[in-house]
Amino acid sequence: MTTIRDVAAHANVSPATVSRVINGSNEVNPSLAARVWDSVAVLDYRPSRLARSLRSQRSLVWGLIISDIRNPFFTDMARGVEDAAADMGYSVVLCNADEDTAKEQRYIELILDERMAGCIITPAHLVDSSVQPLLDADIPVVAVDREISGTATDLVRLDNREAAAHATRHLLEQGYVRVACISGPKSTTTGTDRAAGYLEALEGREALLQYADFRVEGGYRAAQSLLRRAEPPDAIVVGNNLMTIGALRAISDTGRSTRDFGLISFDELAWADLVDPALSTIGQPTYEIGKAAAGLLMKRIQGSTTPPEILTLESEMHVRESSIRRHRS
Amino acid sequence: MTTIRDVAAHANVSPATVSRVINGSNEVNPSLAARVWDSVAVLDYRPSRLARSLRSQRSLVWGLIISDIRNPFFTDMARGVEDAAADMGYSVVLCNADEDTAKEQRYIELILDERMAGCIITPAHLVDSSVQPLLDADIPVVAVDREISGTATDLVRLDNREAAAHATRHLLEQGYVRVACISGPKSTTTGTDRAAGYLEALEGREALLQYADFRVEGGYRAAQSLLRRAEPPDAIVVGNNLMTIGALRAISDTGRSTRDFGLISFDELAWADLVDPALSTIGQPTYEIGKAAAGLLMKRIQGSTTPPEILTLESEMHVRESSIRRHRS
DNA sequence: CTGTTAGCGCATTCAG
DNA sequence: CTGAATGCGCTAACAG
Repeated sequence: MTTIRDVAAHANVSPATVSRVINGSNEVNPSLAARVWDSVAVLDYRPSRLARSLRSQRSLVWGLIISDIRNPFFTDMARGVEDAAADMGYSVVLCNADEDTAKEQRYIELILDERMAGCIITPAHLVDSSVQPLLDADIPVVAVDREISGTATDLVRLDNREAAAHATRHLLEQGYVRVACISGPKSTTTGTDRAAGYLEALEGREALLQYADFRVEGGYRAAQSLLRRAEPPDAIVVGNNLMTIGALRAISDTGRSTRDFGLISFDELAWADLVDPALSTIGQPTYEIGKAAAGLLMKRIQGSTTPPEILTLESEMHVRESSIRRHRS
Repeated sequence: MTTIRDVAAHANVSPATVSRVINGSNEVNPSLAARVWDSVAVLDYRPSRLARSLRSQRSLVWGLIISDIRNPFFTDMARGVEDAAADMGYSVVLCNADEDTAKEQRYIELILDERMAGCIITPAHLVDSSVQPLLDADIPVVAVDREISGTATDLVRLDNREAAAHATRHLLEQGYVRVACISGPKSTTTGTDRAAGYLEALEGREALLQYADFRVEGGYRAAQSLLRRAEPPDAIVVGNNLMTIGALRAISDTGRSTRDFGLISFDELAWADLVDPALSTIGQPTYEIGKAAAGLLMKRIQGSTTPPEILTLESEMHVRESSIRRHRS
């Protein structure tokens, strides 16, 4: 690999001048600059970001820790983050925690050890997610989707309670009488907020609430346990896309059909309109969430010390067929 | 941030000794070592991977460039790569090229500039994917899923031709007479290989072949154009998961149903059994592909100079309902 | 405006 | 076995 000294020698200037030309950090005689650029091209010189970061004590990389790479919600969000980061000259290291606190911790250490510029994270769990080491090292953190207890970081979130309440009310208005809810883990704010919205909308009706794990398998088990009750529900609000797959499978396995069963799911599903009846969903502005998080992070990197900011974005209910009551006598 | 010198001062040894203790690179007096570890703990010291990489001229990071982060095939593969990398002490930077050669190129430069240890890539296009700069810089490259023309790198691939032929034959055996195929771009080997397998299995029958872009929209357009023909097909082999979504939508939009239309899709689909009829698929060992790629890369990093290796993994056909001919008179 | 000097944090000589 | 010295590639401070 050619180094800055090679370029300097080739252009007959000092390494410092090469550095100045490349970074535009200082006025340089145009003829010298031209010579430098020429040498850069001839030698195909690419500055080592390693050395640059070490010397300048500032990295151009962000860490983005997502809970589950198999969940489109997170990958779409990641695209929003990446695009925004690229616009500002940063690169993003995408880290998949797989809903596993230990993995998450390892990635936090990586971000620390690589002295990255900042971190955006969808915390696996409310309490265990210890981003404190990052904050201690002055690495700004933005939480997305789920809050972190105890640490005051910027946050981009959804109107989870309202959305869940809205969906529940919608089902009740449709005439479903026993509306159940499969929410996410109690250890996540998305889990508790969505459950709270559901309970609120019930207005005293009997609650059929299950906390599951945001994954296919958990959705299956939760739905199964609901459907096996003596008095099963006739509709469900499902707390995310993956659990909906599990719930649908359980519905089918217990000999039911969503034709005579109400269902509405959090998160948009690419195949929502391909099943019959088409699934009603609560769509989230995933890409925008990512963009917003990137914006907040950037402000912190630039030194902002204002109090933690909370951005709440709005979801949008897409009523298709699965939440419309029709085939009943 | 505490540095190695802080630790050295605290433990009353030289920085060199601290380094030796931490890296286990040399025998060190146990009592000294204990003191060092103690100081490391007390000061919460974490070595800078930046400085370490710069000094030792070897990084512990791989770049993984995938074509489309919204495609489960790639994210599942990424998990395989990550798990394998973690086992060997490496971290993975996941880069989403979005099927865009320019983005891909930017990531290749990032890998170069960060002097990463290696690169695993699913090339966006056969020709444009220029990984040559990486090879020139002695950064080993492993291609996955799609080959790169002109450059001799290790490769992990699927038996695409056989799989497509197998699926096509299956539909023909079921009694479908006009079997079509929507394959990927001509500029990818997966695209051409799958098309070739399809054509081979036709054994001279009329070919109804469309090359699309591996994305939902492309699948929709391709299917629509097939279905609008004077003599439309009665079955389709679809070249990947995303295009299948588009194809199903087109089938539905043209007033057809997969009930009387054969369909089999490449890639496993989480919701394959949730639609009616359940979709037949050609499952790929995605996770294993990632693991295998990681293994090949590791060998190169360790200095292997054997000729490029090509690993071909086998797919598995999952016959469900959509490829079974039944509802016909 | 430019070159020289110094040092980011660490690993690796080389002496002892 | 350990410490002192050196330098990875680069940028920032200081002279000139």
